[in-house]
Amino acid sequence: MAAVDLSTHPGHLARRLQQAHYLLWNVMVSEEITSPQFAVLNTLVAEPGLDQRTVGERVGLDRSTMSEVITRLGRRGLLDKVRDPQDGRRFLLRLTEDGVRTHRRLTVRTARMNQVFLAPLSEDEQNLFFELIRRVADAAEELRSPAEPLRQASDRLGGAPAPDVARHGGDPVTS
Amino acid sequence: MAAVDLSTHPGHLARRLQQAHYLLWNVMVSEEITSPQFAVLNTLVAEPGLDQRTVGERVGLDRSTMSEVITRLGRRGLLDKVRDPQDGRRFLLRLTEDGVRTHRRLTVRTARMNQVFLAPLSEDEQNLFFELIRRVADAAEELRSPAEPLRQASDRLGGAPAPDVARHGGDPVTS
DNA sequence: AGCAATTAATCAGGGCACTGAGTATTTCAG
DNA sequence: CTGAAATACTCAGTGCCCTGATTAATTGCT
Repeated sequence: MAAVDLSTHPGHLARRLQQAHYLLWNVMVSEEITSPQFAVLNTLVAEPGLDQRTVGERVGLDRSTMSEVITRLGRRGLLDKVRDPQDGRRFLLRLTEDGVRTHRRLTVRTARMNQVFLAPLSEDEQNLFFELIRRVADAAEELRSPAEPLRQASDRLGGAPAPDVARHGGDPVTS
Repeated sequence: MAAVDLSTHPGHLARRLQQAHYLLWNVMVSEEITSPQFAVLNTLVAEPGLDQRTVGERVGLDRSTMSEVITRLGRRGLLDKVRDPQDGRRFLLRLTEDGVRTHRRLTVRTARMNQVFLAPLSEDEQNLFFELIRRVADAAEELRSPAEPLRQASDRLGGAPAPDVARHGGDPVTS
């Protein structure tokens, strides 16, 4: 009893949406290059010579994942990674010829895929779809790295949750 | 040049939305139990004794992931897994006392989290948000497992993509 | 009854995503 | 100028997510 309707849970919907996208991407765009990898290529087409951290910031990939993705793209010969002579901590990234070519080809396919993916929505609904998701994602992002880092996120959100695997014995239900 | 605006790419938005959700979940709901794990608990509260495959179908987890998730939940003592006496291929799943308690506790926290997560949208917008995502996800799901499995997905979608890591030399850009 | 096809679950392998720890380099304070 | 703090990146560990292959059990066909 007391089960919940997951179709009103944004997290569950977000996961399902991403799964659906993943599948369609594999069929219609590429089985080799993933969507996050394409995002990295796309950023470096616009701004060659960025360092890893900045690219990660642009596309929403954390430092660790970024590191892996860069390794994979480098292994495929799609980008070069050279140490910044000005700052030996950074690696500067730049697409190879193949990287640029691959980006161009995938851009076309991605556009086709997006059309199929969004086909169930009218043009107006598509714009609404973008806007609503963007607003929710941006707001949550805000919670994490506030413009004025005065209080911690946990302050605003009511503190970290207590451990939730019930210890046998005590631990009366909270609500 | 020719870089694309990712903020109109549903896949990119879906990924960012899920990341945002992941973060908030960790802060506001649980660091131990993940959102997919909660989905499994929730399904088993409603329908105890289901087998793995069916639960996976209900919550949108494939067989492999399901297997892992069940192992983790079992390790935590939140569910029991017994062979179906009627059909020795199946494992029947059932929450333990702790499993039920944990589900109840997380239900409350999840509701709070969803409120915070969706706070940037008005009530009407929230419903629209659900509906639009659901329609897109359902439609994509349809493409994968059509009601009448007469044609393959690749027929309807224009065929699998050619390999896309450019071989040096040939391979003129498609468009 | 007996064997092929189907089905449930697992395993191997690749990729995304996060945290926390560790290394190298740069910056900054005294 | 020197040592502490900050920064860029990597690594280890956990979990989700998918595909293709494998194993065990059942079903169905002849």
